[in-house]
Amino acid sequence: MSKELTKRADNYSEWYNELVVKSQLADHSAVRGCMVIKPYGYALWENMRDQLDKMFKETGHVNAYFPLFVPKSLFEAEETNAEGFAKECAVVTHYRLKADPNNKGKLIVDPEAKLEEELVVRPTSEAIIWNTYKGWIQSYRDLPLLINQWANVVRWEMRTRLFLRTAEFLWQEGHTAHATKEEAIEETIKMVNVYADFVEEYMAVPVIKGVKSASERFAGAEDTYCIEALMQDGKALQAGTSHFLGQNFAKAFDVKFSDKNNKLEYVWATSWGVSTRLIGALIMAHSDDQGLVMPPKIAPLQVVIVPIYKGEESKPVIDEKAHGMMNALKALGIRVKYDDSDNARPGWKFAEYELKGVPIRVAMGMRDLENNVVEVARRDTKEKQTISLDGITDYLKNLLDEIQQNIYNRALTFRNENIREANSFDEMVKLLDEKGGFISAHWDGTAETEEKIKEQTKATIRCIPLDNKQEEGICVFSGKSSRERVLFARAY
RNA sequence: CGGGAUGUAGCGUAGCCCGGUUAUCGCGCCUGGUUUGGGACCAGGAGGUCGCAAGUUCGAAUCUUGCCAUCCCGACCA
Repeated sequence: MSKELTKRADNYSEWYNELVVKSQLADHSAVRGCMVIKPYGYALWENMRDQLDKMFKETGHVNAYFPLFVPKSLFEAEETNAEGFAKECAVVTHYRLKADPNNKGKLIVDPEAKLEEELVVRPTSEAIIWNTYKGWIQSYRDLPLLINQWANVVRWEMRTRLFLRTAEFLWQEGHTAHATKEEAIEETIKMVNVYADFVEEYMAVPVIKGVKSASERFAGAEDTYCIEALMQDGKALQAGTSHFLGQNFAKAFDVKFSDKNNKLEYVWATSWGVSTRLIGALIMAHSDDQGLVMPPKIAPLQVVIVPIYKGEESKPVIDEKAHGMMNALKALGIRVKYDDSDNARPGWKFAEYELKGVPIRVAMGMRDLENNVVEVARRDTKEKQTISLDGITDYLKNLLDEIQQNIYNRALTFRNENIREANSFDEMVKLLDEKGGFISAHWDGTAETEEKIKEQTKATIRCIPLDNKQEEGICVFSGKSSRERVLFARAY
C-alpha cells in the first residue's frame, strides 16, 4: 500500500476514489460498474442495516423477500414507473448456455433457450410486489400492509462511482399499502423522518428534509420526500427518498379492498429506500487527508489498542493490561481490537487506523504502564492525551459519545455555513461557481424554469424544505411571483 | 453512449515513439536476525498470461485491429 493519499483539496474526486479503495471499504470488480464490498465496508453496512432494521420494526414494519426478476409484462404495468426506469434495465433473455461448437472450451448462449417472456432484473420492486399484494389484500382488515425488504437492485448506469452510483447496489425498500390517502401520506412522512433520524444520529450527517419538484420525483410517485445532505466539496447528495405513490400502483395492478361499508376501493401506497450510497455520503461528509472518519455509533471498530513493546520482557506485561482493557470495553458493548500483530511497527499502525477512521486509538507502552496511564488519540480532532488507567473504560465510552457529537456538529456547521440566499440569477451563478453548497432562491414553480436553470448552471432543485417559511418574492430566473424559496445545488 | 487518457508482479513504475539477450526500479511479500513512543534496518529469497483476443513479422511489452476495465469531460441518472 502506498503511503500517500491524494489531498482532498487537490482533487476531491481522486481523493474519494483512492480513499474507498485504500481504506479497504470496497474495490472495483471484474464486472463493469459493479463493486466488491470488502469486509471492512460490509461491517459498516451491517451496522447501518441493523440499526435501520431496528427502526423499521419499531415503526411496525416486517421484512419479506421478493424475486430478483420481474416479468416484462408486470414491469410495464405501471407506465410512468416503467418508462422512468426502462433505459437502465438489465434484461434476461435466455436461460441456458451451451458448448460453442466452433470454439473448444468456450460457451455460447443457446439460441433454443430463449425465454418466452423476458425477465427484467429489478431496478426497484414496486411491480413484482404490487402484483403480489393483489393476492394478499381483500379487506380493510388486511391493511395497512407494512413490508420492507433488504435486497440488491440493478440500474445500468453509464457512469459509475464506488458507493455513489454502482450498477448493482444493496438497499432496503419499504412497500406499504393503506386504506386511506391520509394514512399513506402519514407513512411517507414518518419514514422520511426515520431516515433523517438515522442519518443524523447514527451517521452524524445533517440532512434537510424536503419534497422533490415534479421533475425530480420518483417515476410513478405523486410526491417524493427526501433527505438531502451536503458533501465537503459543496455538492449535494440525495441520501434517501420516501414516496407517496397515490393509487397509481393499485390501479396498475388492480389491488382493491372492501371498506367497512363493503365498498370496493383502490389501496393507497408508499415506497421508501436508502442504499449503500449512504456509505458514500458518510465518507464525503467526514473524511480528511488522513483518511476516513467513522462516526462511533456505526464504526466497525470503535477503539483500537496498539502496544508499544520495548524488549521481550515488556510483551507479556502489556498484553495482560491490554487484554484486561479490551474485556472491560467489550463488556460495555464497545467494538474493540487489540492489534499486537508483529508485522507492523506502531507508527505504521497509527497511520493505518487513521486511514480506516477508527474513532479512538489507545497506545500502550511500558513508559505508560509504569505511570498507570495510556495515550488516547481521537481520530476526529487528532488530539492525543495521556489518561489514567483508573476509570479508563468509562472515559473511553464517554469519549466515543463526544466524538459522535463533535463530528455531527462539525458537519452541521459546515452545512449551515453553506446554505446561501440568492436574490438574482447572477448572484446564484456566482455563488454556485465560487462557493457551491445549497442556494436558497425563489422559483416560479414551473418545470420550464427549473430545466433552464439546470441547463445554465448544472444546479437542480434538491428539495422544497418541509418546514419552509412562506415568503413572497420573485423567481430568480423568470421574475414571476413566488411564495417560498427552494434549495438548489449541484449534486451527485 | 460521444470526446480524451490509461492498463507492465499485491501497489506505484521504467522500457513502447525507433520490434531483437534473462522486462527496470521502489514499496509490499517470504526466511533469518536486530528492532518497536508516527509509515524500521541488515542479509538472503520468491513472485510476470507486459489488460484480453486476433493479426503483421524470422521475432511483439513495443506495430495494427477488435474487445474488456478504470479515470477525466459531456450526455444520462429518484
